[in-house]
Amino acid sequence: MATKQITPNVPAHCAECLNRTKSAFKNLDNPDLDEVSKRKSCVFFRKGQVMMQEGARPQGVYCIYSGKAKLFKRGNEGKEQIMRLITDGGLIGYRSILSDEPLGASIVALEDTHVCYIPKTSFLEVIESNPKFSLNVLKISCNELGEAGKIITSLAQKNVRERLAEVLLLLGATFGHTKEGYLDISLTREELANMIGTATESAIRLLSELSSEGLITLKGRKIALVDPIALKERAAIFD
Amino acid sequence: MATKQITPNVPAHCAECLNRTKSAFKNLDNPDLDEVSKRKSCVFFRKGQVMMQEGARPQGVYCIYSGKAKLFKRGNEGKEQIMRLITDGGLIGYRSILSDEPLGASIVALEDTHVCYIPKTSFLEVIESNPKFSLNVLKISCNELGEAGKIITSLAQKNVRERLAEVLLLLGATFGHTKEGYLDISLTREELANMIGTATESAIRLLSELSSEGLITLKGRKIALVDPIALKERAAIFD
DNA sequence: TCTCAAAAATGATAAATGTCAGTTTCAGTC
DNA sequence: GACTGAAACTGACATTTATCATTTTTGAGA
Repeated sequence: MATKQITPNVPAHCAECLNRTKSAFKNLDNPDLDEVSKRKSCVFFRKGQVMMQEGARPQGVYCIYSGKAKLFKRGNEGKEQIMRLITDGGLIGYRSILSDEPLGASIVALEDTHVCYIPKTSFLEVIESNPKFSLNVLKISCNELGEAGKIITSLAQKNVRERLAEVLLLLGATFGHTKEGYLDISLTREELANMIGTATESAIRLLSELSSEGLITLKGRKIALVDPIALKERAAIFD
Repeated sequence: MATKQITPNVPAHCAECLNRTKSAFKNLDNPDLDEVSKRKSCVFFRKGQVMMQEGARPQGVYCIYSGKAKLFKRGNEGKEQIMRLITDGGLIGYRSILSDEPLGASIVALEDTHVCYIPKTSFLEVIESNPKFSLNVLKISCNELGEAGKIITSLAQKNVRERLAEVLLLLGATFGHTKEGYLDISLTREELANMIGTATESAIRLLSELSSEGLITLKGRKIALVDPIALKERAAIFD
């Protein structure tokens, strides 16, 4: 597995977690909160490391304390289809455990990432005994299902250009911007392409276009959204 | 709303429901089962009627007793993207209620359909008080999420031909075949196209191809899968 | 700072799919 | 059975995107 490293930054008890309001555990009270805290361990993944592997059966879930990860399926020819990016507070592996299926996707750290690992048994105990918690997980699942519906419709009906613009805006909204104005997430062009379901070259070409039209600025791998309004039109997003 | 019609075929009490083993209510015991049965009503939708409308906020969920429905989002130009077909035992509207969002998709009856309608309040009461039930709904949600991941990957990475073959096999597996050997569901070519995210003409062309290659047989709107093995290869499905 | 493999970029061409227009067939209603 | 609008089908052509090959640039590690 990953480098197991206790870091003084990740709190031993969930009650002290700064990201708890973003996580499934936000409404978890004692004694369940104590129990989970006692059972959890902290794990550290280096950028690029596999946190969970498609097809495996996880023996627990991860809750991200800090860092970012991509959740992707591999298609027939081995290409990744990135379905989601997960960050602070995100719950990983629960779907597989609850639907009693092998993992439908892999999860790989996009940057150095600290997670809490909750054993399956503990997770299921809380789910089965605490309606508030299971309702929370249900809400998360329903939310993700709604997002998946949007992705499906975009993939089916929007062209690549529209999808790229849409994803750029989503990245801005989800991860925010650095001081210099760039998207606060580092993705290769290949990863961008794997999010919108196109060839890397196509993604690159369209980024160049958006750049020469003045909607974005490119610096190395970095991307700044210069004109989000125009981008939104390009993404064919109508509120 | 729909034509409200009491039919002697739909049991008044969930305990008598023939499809209960396929539904979220399969493990529901008394007194909750009694409570839900008391509160539910039976509704009848004619083929083509809207059961729920994208964007609306449902005041209850439907559980399908008999019939079939399509769940679809409309893209920007009004075209349907069919994401799922729902049949006996299927639960409709729960995602919207639980994630507290307007409906992300419309649900339209593909044929005459009988449903039980459970008011939101009753549904939420059982969810919040009965861990077994909420776990069941969670499983359903997780299962659907896994299916959505597969659809996303297919849309992104398979060509239209592969996707069509895949969907034909799925229809056979889900709905079975009539005595004459045709798929036991009636879909227009447009609906098939809207499932695989392509233009109607493209779907038609590829159906013709598969037919002239002997993999399927077409009779009017009806489709028989003649050579499922070859179809599976065409669908690029590898177990 | 240097090195180098990986990533980004670009151009040319091929392949897949969409759009448009017109004809034929079919399902549903009376 | 007759009628009719919708659906299915087909052909021609346009557009979008993928693939392949090559060059340039960059990020990361030493």
